[in-house]
Amino acid sequence: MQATQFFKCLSDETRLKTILLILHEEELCVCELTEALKESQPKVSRHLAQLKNLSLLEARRQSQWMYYRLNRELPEWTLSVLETTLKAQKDSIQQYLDNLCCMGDRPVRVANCCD
Amino acid sequence: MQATQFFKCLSDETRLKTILLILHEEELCVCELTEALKESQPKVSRHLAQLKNLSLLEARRQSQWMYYRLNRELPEWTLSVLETTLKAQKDSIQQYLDNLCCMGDRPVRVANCCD
DNA sequence: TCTCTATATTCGAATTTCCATATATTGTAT
DNA sequence: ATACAATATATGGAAATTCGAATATAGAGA
Repeated sequence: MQATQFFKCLSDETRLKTILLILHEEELCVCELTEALKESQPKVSRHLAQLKNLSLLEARRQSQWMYYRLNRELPEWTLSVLETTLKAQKDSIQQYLDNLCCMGDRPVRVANCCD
Repeated sequence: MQATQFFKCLSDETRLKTILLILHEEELCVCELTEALKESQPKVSRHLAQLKNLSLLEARRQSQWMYYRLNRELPEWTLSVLETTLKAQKDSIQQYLDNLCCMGDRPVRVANCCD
């Protein structure tokens, strides 16, 4: 992946929040992201597809849910950029993490709330 | 500056190269960048103006030359991202550094070639 | 099978980005 | 003042991006 493509992924609010939330939570499904971000399902799904096509994310299906996580083969430097960004943006994504916490009926697999 | 805006700056080839070259060389003028990147002067100038408007770069005039450098008040995390990127992209910008080296008639102020 | 839920995709419109070309501005030197 | 060099800006159009709305698909369970 080209560096410019990588940065383009991070240049959209929805995508950046999505990536940072996934980085923080390790793995999230579409409905969790939809709820956390308070965005429409097609919008979230479209951006996820884009991030997957560019190999930023990988996906697995578990019954009816699609779980997305960072591609485990991401180059070291991109991971480093993401982690630096997460640290710097922690405050501004906190509200979305809160939305996640308050979400009822989360698919069972999920990690403990507010860990 | 918003994180997404910052990343949008890095999502265009011309702008990314420009920023990395400036980070590497500390300070460059428009004609040096035009020569290093082999791009048209208006194109380079337009992107520089954009980067300056968003406070990524600062500029000073020295007689007829405009010198651009990183804004010295950039937040720590953005600097960190830029440096990580420069390290990872060193190979791909080497050719532009070479162009700089070969350039005749560089404005006098410039640092030593290939330092 | 049918239904429900979760997710993905398509389509068209609005917006934004990017560029080439032409032109304007600014500073230096004569 | 005039000319030239360096830089900046304006214009118009092509291409890319983004979105909402509608629709399609896939899996679970009755």
